[in-house]
Amino acid sequence: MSKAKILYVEDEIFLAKIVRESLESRGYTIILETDGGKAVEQYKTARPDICVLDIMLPNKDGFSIAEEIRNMDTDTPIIFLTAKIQTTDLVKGFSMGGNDYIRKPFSMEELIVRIENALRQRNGLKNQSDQKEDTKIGAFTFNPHRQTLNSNGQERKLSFRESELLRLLYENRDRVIDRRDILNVLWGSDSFFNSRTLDVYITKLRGYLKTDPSLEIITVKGIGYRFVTG
Amino acid sequence: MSKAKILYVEDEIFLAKIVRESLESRGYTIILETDGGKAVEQYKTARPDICVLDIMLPNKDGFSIAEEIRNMDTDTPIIFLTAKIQTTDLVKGFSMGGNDYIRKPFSMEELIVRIENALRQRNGLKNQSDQKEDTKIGAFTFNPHRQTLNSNGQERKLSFRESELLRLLYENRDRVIDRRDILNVLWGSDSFFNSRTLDVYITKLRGYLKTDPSLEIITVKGIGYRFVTG
DNA sequence: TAGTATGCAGGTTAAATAAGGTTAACGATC
DNA sequence: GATCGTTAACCTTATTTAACCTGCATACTA
Repeated sequence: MSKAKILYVEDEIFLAKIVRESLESRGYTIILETDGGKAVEQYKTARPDICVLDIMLPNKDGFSIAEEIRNMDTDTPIIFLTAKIQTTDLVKGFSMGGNDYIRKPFSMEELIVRIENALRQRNGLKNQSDQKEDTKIGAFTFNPHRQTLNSNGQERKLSFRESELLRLLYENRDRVIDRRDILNVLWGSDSFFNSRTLDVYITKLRGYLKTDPSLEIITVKGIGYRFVTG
Repeated sequence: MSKAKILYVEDEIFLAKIVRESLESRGYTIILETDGGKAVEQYKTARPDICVLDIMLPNKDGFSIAEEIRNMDTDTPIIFLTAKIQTTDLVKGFSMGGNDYIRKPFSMEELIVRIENALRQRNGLKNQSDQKEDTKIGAFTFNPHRQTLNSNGQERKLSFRESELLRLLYENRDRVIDRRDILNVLWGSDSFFNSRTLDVYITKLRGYLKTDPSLEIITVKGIGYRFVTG
């Protein structure tokens, strides 16, 4: 997938600049807008592939912007940035319908993972034959949907966590993924409690993958991991 | 079924906006009203297909609104949103005759399932004969209305719970459904009592479906299930 | 400056716990 | 007296926690 154009509406200028630079360094094109009132106009002229909207904005809040965008276009994904209000149980069901929510504060990797997810989903909708397809990883065939890992006839059932971790590593292969981002995405927080748990799962995956020496989960000490494939 | 028009009466603005946005992103049309006193008027002009009423509202509570709506129209479904504390007896009294209720905090998934259920029931009343359609699930033909599951000539009668669970799984296939949502929708609460009961039904369905290996009810531990179809 | 301590980050393994699966038995209901 | 739904007892497995180990980086010391 070629890198996407993102409309990013955010009024905290300092944060906005960091996020923008970080996204740009990864090849995305960013249209940054700080004024909620001008966001829709920006949308019309720029026609982005995806929108990232802060909810609390001057002049017009993120929801209202989303509404107007939805009137023009029903399937551009929208990611909302919310302050850590008591969204409690609600948030769970949200990542459907082209929309997603991220709670502030968030990490860049987390945002990027969500963006990639949203784009993949939308593209999946476009050509029906999506998601369910097998992914070749070295000598293995990985089906994240069925949570299976095949290698010359042998099928191994993966647990949910194993499968999600492998998927995350694979989707960000050949690039360093921050430990904290993995923890945030898979476990919802990065306290050092579950930090040990992640190590355990890395060990498990290494065990599963070791029959193909071209695959390696490399430790980047103090930062995270890099999944090297072939 | 084409997507429905929903009257949603809720005074917590932040919650209201999230719910509204999320429902809209799924294709429903939402009329949002924050003032209980104006809800009935909104009902008259908008003629929604279904109403979702918070019970605690300024100026006029949800029950009173429901009563007035019932005087005009006996079969528009009404879903009440209640705080956990509010006596269930009172709520239960109202939950007959096309009404339903959800305890706050709820998840979007649960709300959506309830809405779909309510609409389906009402449509079932309108023309008895529609529902009859069979659903193809892998090698099986499932008729949720007659509660039957056919596979090459063999017919198996399903019990009510079996049938409803299979329907719920199927309608949310290829997506993780939260255990609690299933329990709330099928059993009305998610205390760990009936939690075991759900397991039993999952086992039963797995047994019925196992002749087609392309069908699988995958456990997502700590969260719920995903029904994978071919 | 070589050699040595110290401390952190992570790896590994095993044990503990929690979640769910299975089966059978019990009542209720029709 | 079947059928259905629930409960209970017992089993299995995923996930977390804990204990202990390794290796590297930094700092310290002779």
